[in-house]
Amino acid sequence: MKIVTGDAPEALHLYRHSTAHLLAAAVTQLFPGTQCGIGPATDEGFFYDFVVERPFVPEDLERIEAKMREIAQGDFVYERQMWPRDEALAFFAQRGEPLKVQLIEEKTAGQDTVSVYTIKDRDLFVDFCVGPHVPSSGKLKAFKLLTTSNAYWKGDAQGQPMQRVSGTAFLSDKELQAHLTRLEEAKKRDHRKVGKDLGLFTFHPWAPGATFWLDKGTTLYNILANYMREVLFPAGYVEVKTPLVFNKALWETSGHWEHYRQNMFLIEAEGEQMGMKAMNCPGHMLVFGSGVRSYRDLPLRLHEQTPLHRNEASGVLTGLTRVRQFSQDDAHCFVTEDQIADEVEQLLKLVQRVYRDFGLEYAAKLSTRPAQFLGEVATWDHAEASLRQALERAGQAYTVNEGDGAFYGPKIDFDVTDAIGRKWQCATIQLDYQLPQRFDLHYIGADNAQHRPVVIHRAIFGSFERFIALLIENSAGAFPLWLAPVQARVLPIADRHVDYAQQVEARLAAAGLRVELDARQEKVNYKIREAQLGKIPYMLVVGDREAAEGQVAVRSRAGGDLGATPVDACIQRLLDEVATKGLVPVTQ
RNA sequence: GCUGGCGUAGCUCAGUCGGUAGAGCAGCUGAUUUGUAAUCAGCCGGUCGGGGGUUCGAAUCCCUUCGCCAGCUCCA
Repeated sequence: MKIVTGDAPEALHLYRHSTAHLLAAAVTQLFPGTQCGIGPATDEGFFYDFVVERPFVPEDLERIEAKMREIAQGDFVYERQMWPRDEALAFFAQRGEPLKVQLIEEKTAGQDTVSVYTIKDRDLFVDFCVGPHVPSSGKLKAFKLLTTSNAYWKGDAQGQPMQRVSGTAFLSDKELQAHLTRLEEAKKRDHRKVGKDLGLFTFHPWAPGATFWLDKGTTLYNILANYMREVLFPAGYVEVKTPLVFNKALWETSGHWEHYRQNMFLIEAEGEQMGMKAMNCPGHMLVFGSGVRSYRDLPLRLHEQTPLHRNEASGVLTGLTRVRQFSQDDAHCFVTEDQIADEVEQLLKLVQRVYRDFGLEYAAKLSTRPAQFLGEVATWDHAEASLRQALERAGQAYTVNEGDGAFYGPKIDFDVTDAIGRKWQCATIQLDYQLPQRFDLHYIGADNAQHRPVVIHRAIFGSFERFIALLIENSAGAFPLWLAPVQARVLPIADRHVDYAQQVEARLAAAGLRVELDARQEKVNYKIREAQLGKIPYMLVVGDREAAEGQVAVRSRAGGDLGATPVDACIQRLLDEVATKGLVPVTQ
């Protein structure tokens, strides 16, 4: 037995796990006949899945939480007991807990005894569990139930539907309150809210999952699109545009007709089945095959930003992070086997550079050969070794997801975290040996013979939509100057200053800055407030003094009143900040 | 797609037991000419998401449908 103290790293996990047991105890007390599934601790808290007669409603949460507090206050002993396996199986079977019986059968095959945890001996709750747990329920104080939702037994959508109750718990009430406050703060940074408030984009019920980019959002989007071109062209990429709608024959060749059709928008035209493209790769295979390719042409890097459509299930659509129409900063690099490691290393460095420019944190993970795979084991081993080598050389920290690769090749994915802690895959680097084969692609080698290229599917932003969502949530809409849709707003104090303000506006615009004029008859306080709420980086106040001196009074969103400066100096300052991408922490 | 919740003016929201739909902000008009986070007044604005039903009468109750939100499954 080991004593885990409050400052041990596993303490929080233990505490949450024990709170999950407390939750299950409360639910089984309040709703007799409830079957328990599993109830683990998570990164953010804990949950427990139940089979209940009717789904939980929000009012149930209050009752359950009240019951949990009651049991906690009773300070009942959590005790680990080793039961003979037969006895445990009989116990849970008799209790009407077939899911627990199933778990015990699966997880303790060949054992004589199984570990169970009780609360107040068998009076309140018994769970099949190895623990560890708190010594008694009185230790549990700082917890809160947050949501109920639907889940499936063992995550199988065809399987037993269950009700999941989720909550969070901390070692102290102070930490719990801090966490709840963080969640509230995160709501204010939600890209759906910020995007609406700042006039970046909108949606309409007649095009669910498809973004209407408003003018300011389009500006931002175009900055990203052009930024990516500026990054990729020097790295040897060329840009192409391929069709949005293809004959079924293409999708049959690529294999998507068989495996992905249910997620595609299908169209019929003159008796022919057509499919809107859900990815660019098949089209790029045709581009590669459109001419004779020499080994001297490799790597051939085809970049494309045109829109894709995926008919995602309605229930998964979420703001900009999960949509039906989106564009990737997609590219396919056609390489020889020997070029894989170098190409991936170059890619990793591009990813690092881009995420640094945008000030986003990410986590890389390498996914290796899955159980179901195509091709030779030796090829896979070489590919995985190439990826590891590239990761090492690029100095990229990563974790490994064994067996999580695509059936056609291993991959490296990059996750970025949103305002409420959800992780979204953005950048991805995927090796593919299959598609070039399906399209019978080849290049002429130095030996004058035909060889099969390897293709690397890769995206750095991932999709513009998702990337912008994460950019918004990480900056709260207070974009650095180079990304701000409106970089400066000129604020004349009175009508007599409007002429001068227009001159200032024109000079900034001529210098290539995105500038607006607020010539309304409002007090300057009011104009500043609106510009500030609009997250505009610079406010240029002009009144009698500035007009007389050829100056502007500069106010920065982050730093407040910076004093008067000549217009040219102001322009230069802004241009410098744009050029350096303001690589300082983004503040509000 | 599944389970639950939600849908009232451009935005944020109120609307009791079923009894003639409200506020603030925004917008418009007028006054005000303003120096670093909200000047004042007036006015305009809603088939209460859509459709159907119950009722003398529905924002309110029921059915259905669409959308949104949380989670699940699936994915960039």
